[in-house]
Amino acid sequence: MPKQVDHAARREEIAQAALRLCARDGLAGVTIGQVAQEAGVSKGLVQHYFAGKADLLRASAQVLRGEIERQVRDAVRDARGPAETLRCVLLAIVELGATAVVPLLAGHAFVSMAVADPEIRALYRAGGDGVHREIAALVAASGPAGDVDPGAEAHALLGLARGLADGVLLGELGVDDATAIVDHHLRRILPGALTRSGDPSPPGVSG
Amino acid sequence: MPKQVDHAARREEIAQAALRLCARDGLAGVTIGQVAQEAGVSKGLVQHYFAGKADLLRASAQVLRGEIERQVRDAVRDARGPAETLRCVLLAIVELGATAVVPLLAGHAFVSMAVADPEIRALYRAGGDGVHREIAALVAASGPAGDVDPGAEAHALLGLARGLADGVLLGELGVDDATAIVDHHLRRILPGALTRSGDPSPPGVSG
DNA sequence: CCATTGGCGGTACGATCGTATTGCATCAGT
DNA sequence: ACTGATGCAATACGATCGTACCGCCAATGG
Repeated sequence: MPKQVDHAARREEIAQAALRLCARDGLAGVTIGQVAQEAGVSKGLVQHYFAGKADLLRASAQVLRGEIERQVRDAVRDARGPAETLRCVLLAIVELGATAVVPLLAGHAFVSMAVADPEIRALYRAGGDGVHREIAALVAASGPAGDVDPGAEAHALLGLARGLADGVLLGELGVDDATAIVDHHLRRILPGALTRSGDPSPPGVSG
Repeated sequence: MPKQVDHAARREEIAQAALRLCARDGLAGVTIGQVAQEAGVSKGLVQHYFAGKADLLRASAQVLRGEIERQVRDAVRDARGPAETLRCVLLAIVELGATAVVPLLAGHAFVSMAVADPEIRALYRAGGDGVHREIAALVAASGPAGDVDPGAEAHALLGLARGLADGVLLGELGVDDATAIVDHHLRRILPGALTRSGDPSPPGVSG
């Protein structure tokens, strides 16, 4: 057997280069050649690891999803209790607009790609549904107010977080503004929890 | 002088073809040739009306903005009072996810284009700021609750509407779910207004 | 020591894109 | 009726893209 390399790692490495390119130049700027250059490899190597451009884009979408999930899981690592976890998840999504512009921007580009590619569309749907379920569970476990339906509230919170992330991305408001909005909303739907101005050190808010 | 045609109308016609293409096949599927075919004209004519592809895309972005504005203004036409107007505006944005998939999808594609093109980015910023100001004014005029800051609440509402529109677009929830969420939120921040289940005939909700 | 197998770079080619250029029909003004 | 500007179509061309293909290098097993 010849040299052994981590196939999956190489794929992810190249896919992340594609994501970077996608965020910098838009989806139109993502070409095999550019991806190869961005990744510091040859054009032939990209072919070696991906069956074609569609394969590369699909893999990039999956890496993107993983990247966002990682970001969120990092944020909730030191959260205690469902209410605090919920807050961290939402803030992590919002902060994508400031700290993780690449995944968010690439995500926008992939939305338009999901139109043409059913496979990517399915990935979006699956991811969105999963997040919705998790958030709904967190809402239900956080002792919501009487008039709060966890499922509907999860949609509201997820929508709010997504929309705020876009607002932050486009520079319409700052992360601290968005944080205040999320906290304000959470205080309204979760009486008793999060009555203080937030946990001691919200990760990354100051940046 | 030779034959007189409405220059602006022709441009908008072609730009809308580009928008349709953008929504159907994504930004990558928008080529001069495809746009010409979609618009039912020759490739040369597209060149005749646009200095280049960038010009076409920019014009499409402006047409897109106008299209959404028209949609919203149609929705608030028969609204009486600031609270009802506010509700109609938000619902119009949400319903973009169902009834006006083309502008919404194209909008997503253009977000990624705004990265590379400062002019389109400026267009986004200007549009977003304007909407924010209008919504903030509506909130302030609707008799909000004591703990509601119009500016922050406008960001929240706009973010919520945008996020919900995306959710509707991706099929995560229905328009009626989103409508209920918006109404629920409005009832919370606007005590006294909109205490009923909504105005008599919400335009387009049943579709 | 050598054959084999996979990692990897480089080149070639067909297709397609954006743009420049050319040609023709049409209508206003003299 | 002649002229010239304009609407519009068609063609031509250079650049670039995605992909196929070929060749080299390194490392492993016999």
